[in-house]
Amino acid sequence: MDEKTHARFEARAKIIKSLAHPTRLFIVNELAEGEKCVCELTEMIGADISTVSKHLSILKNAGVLKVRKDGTQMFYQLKTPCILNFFQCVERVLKETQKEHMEIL
Amino acid sequence: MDEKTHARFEARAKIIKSLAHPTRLFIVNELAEGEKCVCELTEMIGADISTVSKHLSILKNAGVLKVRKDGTQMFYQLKTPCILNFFQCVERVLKETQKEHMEIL
DNA sequence: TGGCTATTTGGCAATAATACCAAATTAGGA
DNA sequence: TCCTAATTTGGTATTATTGCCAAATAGCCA
Repeated sequence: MDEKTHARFEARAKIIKSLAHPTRLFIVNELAEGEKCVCELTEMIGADISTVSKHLSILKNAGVLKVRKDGTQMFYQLKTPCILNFFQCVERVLKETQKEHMEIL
Repeated sequence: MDEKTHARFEARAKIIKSLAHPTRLFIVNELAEGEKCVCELTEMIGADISTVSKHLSILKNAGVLKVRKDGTQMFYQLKTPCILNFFQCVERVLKETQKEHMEIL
């Protein structure tokens, strides 16, 4: 793989990597309904607020989320809602795997 | 986030995590054209064959790839081609980011 | 059987990701 | 201005991922 190709896939991997964490998937799923502030998400997730803030920053940095400031609050929202399409395929992969698991038993 | 919800997103994250690496994205991209053996992929990637084998195993384990044995060779192929849809959205995210980057300059 | 090829597995060192706490930053209201 | 609330940043210990080498495994063929 030449350097240019590697850089191409590196950039793509960065975006996918930003989604490769249960908390961050949860966040994306929640934001499907609309923007939410850090405090709302933190309460739902139940982790330290600094942890949630860092997860949000990773998603924003990858270009998946954008943010709107209102007073002291930061409202995060999906920047590219096509991300939600991922879930459908992931669901299909899971179903396939479960099906096979059943067949073995 | 209750335990059940966490497990739900953990399972989904595992699948996305399997794609969150440049080499593994490259593999998925190559297999879009059809099955390939470990040796072919290894030559294209230019890493140690054991490294490539482990990447393939991660993808297979996640339910993204399936494998067919033919003699001493193992042919890997996409199990759930909907994975390829990811690329479209990733491309869109990249384009958005680049556009903004241009606007700043 | 013995040798050869393709692939996987085990071990391990280097690097990256994660989560918490504490401290810094920012904005609003008394 | 001072206090408080919301959020981000810095620091750090813990855990996970990665890639190579060496060794093991599996299948073909002489």
